[in-house]
Amino acid sequence: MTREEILAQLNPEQGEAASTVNGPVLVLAGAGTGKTRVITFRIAYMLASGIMPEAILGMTFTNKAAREMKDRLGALVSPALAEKVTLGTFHSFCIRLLRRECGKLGYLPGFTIADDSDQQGILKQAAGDLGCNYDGFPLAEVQSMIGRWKNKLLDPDDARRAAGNDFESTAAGVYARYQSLLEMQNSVDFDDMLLLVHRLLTGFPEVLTACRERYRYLLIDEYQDTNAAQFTIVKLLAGDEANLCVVGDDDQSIYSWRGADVGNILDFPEMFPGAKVVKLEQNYRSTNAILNTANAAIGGNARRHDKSLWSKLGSGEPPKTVRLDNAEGEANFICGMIKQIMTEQGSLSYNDFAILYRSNHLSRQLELGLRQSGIPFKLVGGQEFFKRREIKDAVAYLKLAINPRDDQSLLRILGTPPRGLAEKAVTQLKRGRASRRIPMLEQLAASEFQQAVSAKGATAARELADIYRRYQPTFAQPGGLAGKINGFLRDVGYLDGLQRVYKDLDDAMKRRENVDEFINDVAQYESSHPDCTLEAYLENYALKEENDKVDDNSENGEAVTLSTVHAAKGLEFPVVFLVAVEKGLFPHERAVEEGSLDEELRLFYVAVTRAKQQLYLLRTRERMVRGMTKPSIPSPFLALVRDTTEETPPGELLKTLSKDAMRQAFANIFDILDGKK
DNA sequence: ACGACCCGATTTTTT
DNA sequence: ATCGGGTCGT
Repeated sequence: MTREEILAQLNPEQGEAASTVNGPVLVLAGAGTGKTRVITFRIAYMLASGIMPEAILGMTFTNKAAREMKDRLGALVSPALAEKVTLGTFHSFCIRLLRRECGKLGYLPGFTIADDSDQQGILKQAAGDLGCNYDGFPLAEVQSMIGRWKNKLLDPDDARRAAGNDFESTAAGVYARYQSLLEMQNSVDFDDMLLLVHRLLTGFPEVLTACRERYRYLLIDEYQDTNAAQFTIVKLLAGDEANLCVVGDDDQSIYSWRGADVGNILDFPEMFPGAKVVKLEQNYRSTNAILNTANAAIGGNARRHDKSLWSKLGSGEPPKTVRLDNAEGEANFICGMIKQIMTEQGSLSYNDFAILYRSNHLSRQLELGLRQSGIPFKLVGGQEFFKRREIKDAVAYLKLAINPRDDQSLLRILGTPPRGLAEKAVTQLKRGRASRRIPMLEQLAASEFQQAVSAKGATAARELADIYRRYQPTFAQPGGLAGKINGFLRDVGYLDGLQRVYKDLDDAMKRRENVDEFINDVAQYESSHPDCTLEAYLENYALKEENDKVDDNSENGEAVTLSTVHAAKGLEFPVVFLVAVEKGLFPHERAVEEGSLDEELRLFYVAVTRAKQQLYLLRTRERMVRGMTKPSIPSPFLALVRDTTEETPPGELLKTLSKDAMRQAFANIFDILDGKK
């Protein structure tokens, strides 16, 4: 494709964004304005201009986005050419660099990635070591503080200096201890990946130079979600030449609570002087009725790049605001509407509907209703397969095989299944680790440990250590991974142990099936990555986003989507129901307390802009919250969109009572007659 | 080592 | 309401 052919397929603004290859460019891409299209066409344009694919680095936040971009670019140019462009998540880019250069920072090859539960474990110990793990010590809060510090590139000393009160000083102390425990285990957490790459780029000029020479053209997706560390890394990589294109939408910044800084996108023109700013305002997704509502909502925010979405898709139906009696009524209304709309418009399928909510617990009642109505649904980010205990245990076994210093994994597997190694053993291991820094796995066979535990425990510990020793060369070799893992988990007693751990036979069977499923996942990964090592698989595993980890044995047919608003970002549906648009729930009361109302409003904006044709904003008369039924108050957001929406009684929308609604109604009547209500 | 019981928290979660 | 963690008794 020539450059002219590429530009012919874009609107003028998109074309400008795609063809301004040199210098800094900020693309403000409103919801549904063809952001991914611009990025892929821009890369195609660069390639058509003779730029080497190896010189292009594109960074996204999710694997899904990276995959989609690669696929679409592949279709546009050729898969082989697309393959040569570096397209990945921030974290995958960082980890690749770290694998190569970790020695410079004092890490051993084979370092493992500490996940959330590893973090919690280490944190607990860190707090305990400092004697501040008293009852009610807010570990979770410290955990997020450490995350925020790391995202701002502050090391423990910086944090201590920055601490403004006693609690922050204490937390900084815990941070220091946490960090040294983590490093001792040759382990990095998610935030470390960015922090360490930053350290690499600033502390080792040759690394920075090599990166800059290779990646002459940078592209950052979802720029509104970058944090300080990511911004700094981008700035370093961009250098003075700054062939940097960032794409994002400040109105869709909904992750500031995770350290994302909207300021990065708001202040881009100041940070990169001479930046060209391109606004994409033509929306290809929604009707104008929906966009009017979206514009009205987001107009309530002050600090933002001004933009206003419009589309050529006609005026459409105004979004409806509907009040139901309670959560059950809400669910039934939705089910009835889905069936009715599908009957009226034969072209729609279950896939075309989404039910969105602010917080996860609101999905329960909806699931119930959908199940009763026989409507298939998929729950985005629900109970994830890979979060299940038996899977995490299996992974811990494997992590320890790659990184023998991973105490956290060892502690996790030590008593699973029970092998006579419990509290006493743990105390001994911690002592040995603290006093003589001997990795726990190494201690198992040492005489000191052997003498400290029961005879049974001592034998088990020796065997455990022995199996790990035996398997070390096996796992160092690539290939045949699924088989090796199966054999290893068997030899180490994990597979047979499941029956002892999970007493209930059905439960044990289920867990066993899940582990088998996990091994299938390995096999599947292997089929696309021949000769991959355990290390490579585990890395891929750790960097998977939760949505990739969804249990795939759900019906593969069509289904209504149930999702939080956060998880629905980037998706679109002809028909969207947003439930519980009520005070205290949306905006969430906690957000109100914290004064982050503007982010809640952006979240509301994200919800509204998911809809292509029909949008229903639902609320109830009363709702059960934490076991108590309380009258509901409409969300203040509804006032913002009053002029662009229509308040409609449910009976006016739901023409015929569905069979289920009928059954429900009769059941209610009988309940009343029976005196149950 | 394990189960019973109590207490407390309980937004969102791209990696 | 519900889940997870912690404690305590067996």
